[in-house]
Amino acid sequence: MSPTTETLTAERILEATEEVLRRHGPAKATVVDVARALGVSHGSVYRHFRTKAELRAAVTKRWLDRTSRALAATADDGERAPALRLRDWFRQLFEAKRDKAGADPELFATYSVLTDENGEVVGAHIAELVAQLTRIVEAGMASGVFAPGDPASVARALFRATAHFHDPCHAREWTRPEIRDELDSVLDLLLRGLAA
Amino acid sequence: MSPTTETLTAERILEATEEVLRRHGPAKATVVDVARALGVSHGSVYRHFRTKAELRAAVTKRWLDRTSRALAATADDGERAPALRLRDWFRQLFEAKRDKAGADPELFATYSVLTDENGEVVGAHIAELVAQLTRIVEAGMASGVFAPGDPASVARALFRATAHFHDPCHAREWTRPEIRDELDSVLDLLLRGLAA
DNA sequence: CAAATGACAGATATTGAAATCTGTCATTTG
DNA sequence: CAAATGACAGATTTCAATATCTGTCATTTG
Repeated sequence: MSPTTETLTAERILEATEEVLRRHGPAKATVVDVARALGVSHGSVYRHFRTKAELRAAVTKRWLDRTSRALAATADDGERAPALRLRDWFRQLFEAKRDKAGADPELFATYSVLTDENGEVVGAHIAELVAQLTRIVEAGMASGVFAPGDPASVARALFRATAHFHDPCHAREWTRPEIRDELDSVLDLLLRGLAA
Repeated sequence: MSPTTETLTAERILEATEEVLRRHGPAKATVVDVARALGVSHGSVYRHFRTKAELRAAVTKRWLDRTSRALAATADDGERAPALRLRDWFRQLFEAKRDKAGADPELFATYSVLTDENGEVVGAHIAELVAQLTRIVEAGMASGVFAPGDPASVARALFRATAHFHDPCHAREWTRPEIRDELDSVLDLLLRGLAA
């Protein structure tokens, strides 16, 4: 039952892959490295993931899912007013991204490369985030505090309008001290636009 | 007075540099190429631009200035209502970018590399665009159709909220057919938020 | 017999020597 | 004498040989 004799599972391979990516970076992380880290032959890794691309996509999905899960709690907190939930949800999303980018820039760069090469996985992640937003917008429209409309397309507009504060291609901007105020300005404008 | 005997000016060097960048791309365009295109020695180019980086920055500025100049006409058209001007200004900005990206993707990629390496020039360009927006917002607030506030910070919020539709890092999205509707959704929300 | 191995072919990455480029400046040109 | 040149040193890029990696599969292992 020691780690080295544990059976080889997809989960263990994903953990090892994350570690190898963290250590070597996205350009130098090889399947052979992952196998070496696990003490198995690289052929065994290919029993669980058909290609290196599939393995990297799975790691990317795992990483993105961690963020979605944390946000779902805020999105679905029926106790709080939709306007407050919306503001907090965007702040939480922004802070999560900014902190990751700031705390370990190399790791963030690694995941930026991974997201760039896995458009499908990122698309599903964005769809999930917009679905969470849609639930908040629906609640607001149902209770009459938001103007009526199509919740899904409003949710999408909200997500687009805040791209500057969550899309990794804007990460360089996130260290500017005024950025927090700018997010609040944008949210003020959007929430005014949303109000009934 | 034939082109080859004309005196060597900064302007002629910039034209030749654009042409070399168009032909060879940003990675392979050299100062020697530019000199060759002009039929002079590369030493002569260095009489007008201290470094290759300065030359590339000047080309970048020229390119960005062409966009600013086209938009200024819309921004300062006092005949039209601020809300209409604002909507048109953003549509014009979006269409200019999307058309450039679509018509000649290689050239667009070239200029994306140039803007990435010339943060200062891009910063000045963005400041100019936000200044144009500020003038529209001021007009709207002065006439009472926009809610009162600080025009400059509202203008900045508008620019941030539309990043998805003008920042080159989102260029891949601009070929999706729904993008035009998404821009309109965002502008609807923002204009509602702006209204008095 | 399911899981793991490792040799293999073709694709990709690394490396170091050679070629080219950047930026300077003493000299030439008109 | 202002403008242009071209040789030069050091930095960067190219290119081809070499090494490593990816993905497969016949064979081995527990």
